[in-house]
Amino acid sequence: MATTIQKPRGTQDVLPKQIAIWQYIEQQLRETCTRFNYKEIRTPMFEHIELFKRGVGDTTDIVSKEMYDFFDKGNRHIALRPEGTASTVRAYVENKLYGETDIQKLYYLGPMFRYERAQKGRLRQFNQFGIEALGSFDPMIDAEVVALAMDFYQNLGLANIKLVINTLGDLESRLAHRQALVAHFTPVVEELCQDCQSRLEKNPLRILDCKVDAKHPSMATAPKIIDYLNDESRVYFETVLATLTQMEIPYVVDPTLVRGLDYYNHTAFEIMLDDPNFGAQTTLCGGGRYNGLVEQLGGPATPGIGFGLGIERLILALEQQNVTLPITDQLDVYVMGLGANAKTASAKLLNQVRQAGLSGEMDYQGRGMKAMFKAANRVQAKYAIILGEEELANHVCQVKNLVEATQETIALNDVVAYLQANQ
RNA sequence: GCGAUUGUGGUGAAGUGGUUAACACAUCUGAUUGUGGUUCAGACAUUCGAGGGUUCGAUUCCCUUCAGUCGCCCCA
Repeated sequence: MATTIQKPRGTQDVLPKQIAIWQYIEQQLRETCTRFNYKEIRTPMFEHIELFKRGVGDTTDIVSKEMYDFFDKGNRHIALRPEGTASTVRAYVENKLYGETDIQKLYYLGPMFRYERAQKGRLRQFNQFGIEALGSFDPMIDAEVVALAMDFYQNLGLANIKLVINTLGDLESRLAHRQALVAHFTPVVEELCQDCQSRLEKNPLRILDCKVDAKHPSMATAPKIIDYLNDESRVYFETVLATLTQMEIPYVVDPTLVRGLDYYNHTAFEIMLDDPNFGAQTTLCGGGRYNGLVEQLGGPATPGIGFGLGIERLILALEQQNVTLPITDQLDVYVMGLGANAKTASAKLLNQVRQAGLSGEMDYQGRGMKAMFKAANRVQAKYAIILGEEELANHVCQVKNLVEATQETIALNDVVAYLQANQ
């Protein structure tokens, strides 16, 4: 036997057994978007690497060390997309979607790529669903974006989820906060971890998010963004929270919540699985506002907000919480032909059944009748049709209800009508 | 990228430096000739992730590599 080839590290095959779950989830996502009036957009899975450097940010982990990039035959520097927002905004700008209407509500669904060490809930190719609302700077739409995610999870029946929210403020607020952070941490910088020492210059906000230094005394007393918000930013955030409250969506404000991508400002949120037995990757969904990103990518000044959520992590969470999805994997009929002539006739009959819109299967392994019944059970067929030489001669067949274990003789010409009447 | 750990048939798993690699489930066949999910009998790994080394001999020892899992980092 030739040596087998394995899938690349951090990738996954979704097998037929699992596919019903995926299709169900995807269908729920699309249905949710329809209700919230978000339209799908499909962008390439690879882009010029520059897009992510400019859009997501050079200093972020995603861009600086997790990019799946290569040079193509035309020597273009290409990267597989690590997230969906940059591509969506690029398409928005490139296709001048801002000219169609003043607000665009978009969603995407597809694989993303990040070159990381794989572990449970973290893959090199994973699937993300995300939405982007472009063109509105209204706290109601921040609430709507959060509400869509929560609505989706709740409809699936996923319990034990926690919405964590924070504001990063606008540019002015962030600058004031940043200065305060630098002033606060500079005296103790030597005591912080290596990463935080470099964060102090590049992005001091991220120090707050550091797990290594979480217990350092300077953390508790660190300046909080809330104290540095200007009036506009504060009122905006308060309105977002008030709207969520009106919508009866519970949330927890976490002043230390900092998202990893450079483009965020104002509202930032995560939805996490609130279960201590779940493993290290508890973030199911993350998002926030990114006013300024559209400009940064060459478009007109346009506010935006969105989120991304991971399908693989969602499935893990559903399994962990023992959520059963309403998925049925049944077949309408299993046709059994006995003898050469009847076998041929059964193929014809099966084809008629299928053309009539019913699902069906037959045996292609030369099995005996007993084995065919077992096969029929395995595919969860509702009916078995037995067609032997004798029935064939009389233009009839036996239709057996496998659930009730009842059986009737039906004329071949009436089989389809009989099955349709007994769905 | 770093650290730890694991890798035996379709699946879950025992096991040992040496003539036949347990067991269970699944699958297939049969238990008189055309009827299922129970029971019983039988079949099913020239092979122990891959490559190399030590040895008279390795699935068991060593090295390399690939992959999984967990932790760090980060995030979906």
